[in-house]
Amino acid sequence: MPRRQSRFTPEEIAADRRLKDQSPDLWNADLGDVEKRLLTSAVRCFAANGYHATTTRDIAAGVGLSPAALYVHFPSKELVLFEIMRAAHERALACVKDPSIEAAGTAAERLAAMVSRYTAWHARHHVAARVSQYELAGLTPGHYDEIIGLRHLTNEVFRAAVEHGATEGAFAPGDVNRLVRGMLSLSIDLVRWYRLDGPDSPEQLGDFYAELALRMVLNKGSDGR
Amino acid sequence: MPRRQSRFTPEEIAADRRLKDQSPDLWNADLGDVEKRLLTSAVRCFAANGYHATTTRDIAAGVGLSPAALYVHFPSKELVLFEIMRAAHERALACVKDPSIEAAGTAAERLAAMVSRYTAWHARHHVAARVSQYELAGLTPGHYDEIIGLRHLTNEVFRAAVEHGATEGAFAPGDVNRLVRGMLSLSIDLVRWYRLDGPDSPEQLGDFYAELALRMVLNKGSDGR
DNA sequence: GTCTATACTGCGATAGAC
DNA sequence: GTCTATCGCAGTATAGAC
Repeated sequence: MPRRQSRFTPEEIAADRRLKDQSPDLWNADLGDVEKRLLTSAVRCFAANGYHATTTRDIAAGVGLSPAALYVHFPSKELVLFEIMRAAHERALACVKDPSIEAAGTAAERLAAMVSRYTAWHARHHVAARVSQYELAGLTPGHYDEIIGLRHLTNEVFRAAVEHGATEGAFAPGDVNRLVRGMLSLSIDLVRWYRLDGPDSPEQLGDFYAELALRMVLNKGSDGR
Repeated sequence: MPRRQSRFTPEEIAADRRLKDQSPDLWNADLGDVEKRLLTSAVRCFAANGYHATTTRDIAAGVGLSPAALYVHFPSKELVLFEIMRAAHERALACVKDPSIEAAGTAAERLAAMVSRYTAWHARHHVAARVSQYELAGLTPGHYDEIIGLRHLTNEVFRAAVEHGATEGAFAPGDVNRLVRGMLSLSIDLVRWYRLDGPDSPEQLGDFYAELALRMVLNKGSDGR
């Protein structure tokens, strides 16, 4: 009897390889190689089965280690989750705070660039993003607050962009909070259904949702009925 | 020492009362009173902490019973989850298959009615809807397939409404699948953030999202740039 | 139909050898 | 830094009295 067997089917191993390929730089650069591989394994497990249904044995087995080895690199399972959620929220926020967006032309172009990039990030990293959106309840109160803070920062960036276009007169008058909720729902809810092998690339979906966001704020919908 | 103490704070008890008030008819009529109260307790626990983090003790304690009593009414914790998800998906589907919508006038009016009602249902029942949207991974394969079937039926109803408006010429040409994804994301993602004590009633939010859905399909957004 | 008590299982985390 | 072995505990579900 072999000492250890893979718990994964060929399909799962292939999915793991795609996940690794798509997120080589998701993790903090000062982490070691084993840490990064543990985080990637944890992302896959948490996304597939949820945080509480995932065992430390699952995470460690995903990189060929014993369960005890995980505790050399992370003090607890919860901190593995927190590291994933912190990295994902920071990367997504960086997408919309990019200085190249600030330099863009009109208010509509800036908003479209933000929605497009924010959407494409969630699509490309939909596995990690699903964890970061759905597993808040697994965090300790302090870590929970920290993630909520990052979400508020993101919301404020979108809010400022919509408000700017409205006061400038580029967008039709409307309830800014509701509009921001709506466009964030487009960008975020895709983690529930998006697949990289579907009909749209992350960038194509980003461009489409940017167009929908503009239709929301330019407000030429049912006015002409 | 008292025989049993409430595990809940006054705020939680008040929240429970609100939950009961808002969902008296969520459950199948042929269920007994204890079954319904157990389901309502389970909804609250699953929504707050997730299916796997909730224990059968939590669910039973929510209605003042011992953990063993749950198994008189349900054969397993998983079947409690399945009953919740089946009821929620069937009720939400019934909202958009309502014959009164079929009778409505134009394609735009029918689509608006569907989005408005589907959104309002998710908002009013946002606690149960959060469970029904986020806890798929807790189901056994057979039950999972059954819920996925109900989701496909719902998607098809929206798809038919958008397609009908497009072939009729009432809506601008566009990718029907993408548009349906977008409007369903609006209606569903609200379970992540909606609160009944927020600024919008379920019906107000429904009307607003119906308006956004029309802006998406009437497509007068960036064409006039 | 509800209770108390508990069987059985499996998890998070640690001890200590190498 | 990794392993094997295991501790302590919590979870689902059941047994059997009332």
